[in-house]
Amino acid sequence: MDDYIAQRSLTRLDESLLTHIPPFSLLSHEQIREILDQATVRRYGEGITVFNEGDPADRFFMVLDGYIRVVRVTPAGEQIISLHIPSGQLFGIARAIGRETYPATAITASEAIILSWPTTVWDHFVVSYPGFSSETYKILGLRMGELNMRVVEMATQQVEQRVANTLLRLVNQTGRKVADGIEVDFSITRQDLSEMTATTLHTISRLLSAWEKHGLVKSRRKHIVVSNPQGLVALARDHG
Amino acid sequence: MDDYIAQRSLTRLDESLLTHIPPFSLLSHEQIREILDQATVRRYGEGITVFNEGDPADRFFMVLDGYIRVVRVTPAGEQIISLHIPSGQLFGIARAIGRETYPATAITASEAIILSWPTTVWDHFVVSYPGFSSETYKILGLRMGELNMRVVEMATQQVEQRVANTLLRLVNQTGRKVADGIEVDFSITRQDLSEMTATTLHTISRLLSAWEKHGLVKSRRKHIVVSNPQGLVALARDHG
DNA sequence: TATAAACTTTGCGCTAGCACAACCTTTGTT
DNA sequence: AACAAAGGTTGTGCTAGCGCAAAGTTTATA
Repeated sequence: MDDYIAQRSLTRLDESLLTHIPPFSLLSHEQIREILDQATVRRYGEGITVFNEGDPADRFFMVLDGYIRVVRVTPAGEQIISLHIPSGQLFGIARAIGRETYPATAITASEAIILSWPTTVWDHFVVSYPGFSSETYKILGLRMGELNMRVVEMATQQVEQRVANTLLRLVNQTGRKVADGIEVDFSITRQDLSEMTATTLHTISRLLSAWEKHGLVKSRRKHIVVSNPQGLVALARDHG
Repeated sequence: MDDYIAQRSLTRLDESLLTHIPPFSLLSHEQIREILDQATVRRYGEGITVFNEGDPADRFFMVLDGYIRVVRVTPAGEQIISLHIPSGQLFGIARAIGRETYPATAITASEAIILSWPTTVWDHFVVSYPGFSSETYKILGLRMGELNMRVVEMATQQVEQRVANTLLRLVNQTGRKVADGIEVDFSITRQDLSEMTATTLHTISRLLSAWEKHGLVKSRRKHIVVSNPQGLVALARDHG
């Protein structure tokens, strides 16, 4: 975050940006005004690191537009993708779980607009804004649920089922309707998918080719469209 | 929890039970008194289900003595062990993450003494007892860290390394010093270990046999003693 | 418009570790 | 003391999916 550049908009941020986002939805216009006035906005290109695992957690963030990819790197240098965060969600909330440093690295998965606040205002937010803390912890709960599901899947399912499930989750959570199905809403490579499912890009490539042959998906470079979700669900269920 | 039997002790619970346990350590004697007076105590035998995944989360719990094993069961009936909770920790705190039901099943891994409170007092605890909420979320953060570590391990390590790491973590967190090393402090079968590491009891048996031959561990039925932690650490590091 | 860089496909051989199977040992029960 | 039940060991064959390799395609850069 050495190159962090605060870029408050020349025009003030519009309050309607936050009014429908859960952690803020119970608040008055005045409160949202306060919150926005303390925020820093920044636009990021794709593939930019927002913060690194282990950095002191001196800010917390919210995705206004775009997607964040949360990754961890092993001592051996292997990367694994932990999570994708869609717009409207907070991230980098190490403070909420009593951490002084970020537990993982956050990278933009697409162009993105990110709000951030200094961690020092966290406690103020928690006590002053009703619903902020409970909504935040709900999100934390959802992420724990995802992690748990991931562990169970990796422990019990074959590669093909894991990849099918991951892809389905991806289009459910971040899918965009297109002519011939639902498309993952950000650039995604074979390598990325392999880092989400604990396999190799080669295996992913083979799977996608096979699925395409059976009319389940359509993929081009960095794009994946699920054209037959039903079929994928069947694959994910029926043992192989 | 059909067979749940409230058993408040005849003599009141001693305040010193809680004074040194983090979520309560900042509180006055009066406050701890209040908390204990609202608690229900129960002694469980080994292998007893405290609550099931999906049950309405109408109570939250604390391990006073013994260990809790948190498990999840797949639709196909395979069981995987998510976590072990040692004495002094809260569990079943679905409420903290905005859930109405328990996300996993809790079973005693040893004889255990468990305190519990109705979920309805949760909010009262959070607002009335300083440090309660932050300490609780710290624990949540630690558990998330464990889950993450688990995902990374399963994604990147060989079975032997995973099992070595898991065993090391087990003796670090719940180890008891014995004559010839450090022993896992509760009954643990090959099957259990396999459900923690996503492998089979057969593979675990072979690994333990091999390790015993090399003087790293000593195991009898339901007992595992790590006699050479250094050696295990080396195994866990050096790729195989 | 050539060249490089990033991403993808496909083939082939190998092996970690699983499935299956049989048997052994310890502990609990009648 | 006999039997059952739970837990543990060990052998054998098989295969999912990885490692390695080579080549194709698309996009970015000079």
